[in-house]
Amino acid sequence: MLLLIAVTSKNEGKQCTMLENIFGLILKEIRSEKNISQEKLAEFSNLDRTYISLLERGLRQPTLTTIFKLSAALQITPQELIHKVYESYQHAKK
Amino acid sequence: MLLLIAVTSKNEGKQCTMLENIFGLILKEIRSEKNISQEKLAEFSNLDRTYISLLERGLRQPTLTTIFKLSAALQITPQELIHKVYESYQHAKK
DNA sequence: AAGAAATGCAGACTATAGTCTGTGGATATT
DNA sequence: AATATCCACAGACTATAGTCTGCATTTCTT
Repeated sequence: MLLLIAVTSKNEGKQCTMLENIFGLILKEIRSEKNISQEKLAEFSNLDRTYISLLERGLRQPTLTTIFKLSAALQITPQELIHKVYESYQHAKK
Repeated sequence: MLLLIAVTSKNEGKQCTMLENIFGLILKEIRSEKNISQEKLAEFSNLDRTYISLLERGLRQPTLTTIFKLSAALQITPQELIHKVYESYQHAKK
């Protein structure tokens, strides 16, 4: 399990939320465990490669459809993905 | 459990996806079970009342943040919410 | 060390999420 | 029946998700 560092990054004055960061970290973690590149994940999920990068860096957050696409590509259920995010989020809120 | 009818509704030529519809139906179901109005749900989740309506009719889909807000307001975990959506989605795909 | 692969980044763009206002129809309450 | 509550709907708007291109930097492989 990742050591969570609550990093706040800046994007043109827009402050990323903790949730977006956590989602990104979890996404990157799972992708790495599956040993696939962002490019492969993008291909499998039918999303743009650079968007995967944006997600992992917490600069974007996914919609429902994107969550379903990503989890399918990672071969986990969307609830598993969200559960991991939720757990980290609850932990980080303490 | 709702009897799922795969209804495709139109919005200015934009076709709603099955997933958006299913999310909307599940959201409405849970809200009704909790016996609260759209207005109350909107208030508890800090979202716009008309947007709750749009979601329930499948005319919009939520982002991650919105999923977390809604589930908190409904007093369920986000993974529980997504799980229900996933189950219905898998069922409807057959 | 060189080359290939992977990823970050900026900029511009399209598509759509989310808000707000006003109005009217449907349903519930009195 | 009258009134209150609930919700759909249209229209306009702001904010942001997601795409695409080009290029730089980093990481990995040989």
